[in-house]
Amino acid sequence: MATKSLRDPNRRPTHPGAILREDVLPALHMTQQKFADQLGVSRLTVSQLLNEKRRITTDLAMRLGKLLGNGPEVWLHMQQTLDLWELTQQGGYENLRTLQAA
Amino acid sequence: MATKSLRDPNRRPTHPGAILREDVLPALHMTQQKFADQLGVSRLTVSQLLNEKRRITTDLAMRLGKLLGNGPEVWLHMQQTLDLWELTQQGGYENLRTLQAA
DNA sequence: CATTATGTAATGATATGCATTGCATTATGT
DNA sequence: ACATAATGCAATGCATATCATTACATAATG
Repeated sequence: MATKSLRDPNRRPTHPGAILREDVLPALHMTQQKFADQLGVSRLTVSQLLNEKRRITTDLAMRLGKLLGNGPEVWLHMQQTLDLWELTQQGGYENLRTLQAA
Repeated sequence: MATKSLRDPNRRPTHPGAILREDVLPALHMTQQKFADQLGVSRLTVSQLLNEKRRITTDLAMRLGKLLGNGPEVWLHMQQTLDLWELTQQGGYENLRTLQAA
């Protein structure tokens, strides 16, 4: 029996909020309210983000990237990976045939 | 005098529509209507995309990626680069200070 | 010159993001 | 145990974006 590959393409990609919830916020010892204030968004936005009820927008990525110092791309890319996975799951692109001359 | 760097960070990143307009569609010898049909979107959507009046959505990236055979990531990434550049230009993130404990 | 292709405006349906408010539930600390 | 703080979440309102459809004017093509 083979070892599990590092990345299972069938597995739902990690939501950016999970990183914030499990790694970032605990390391900061900061309440959601305080974190929201620092980010410049409402507490609701942070709460929903942490509970994976809200996507990372370009604006949020900018804020997180600047506040945490690692740039917006990481957050945006995580969200994009998740978005693409979800669209692939829900299908609807079966009629699209790949062009040959491309 | 130094040679221009390959990527000028001050320059507006290329809109994905420019690639479609200048490279893809000409190579395909295909009208916008036909291209729209193949993509499964309206002619208006294609026209506005080519004229850089419309963003690449995740859905559009999926369609382009499948139709052209190079996957959705390239298109999405181009769009995100442009989005981040535009947000940076318009500012509004000056109050965000980078946390130290991060 | 007739036809086709393209740009663009207007409209309506649908979806998303966000702030605010309010309230119930769950920690926390004294 | 109790008072306070923190969190989850629903509801509302506003602004914005996507997309299809329709219509029309201009440009390109054969």
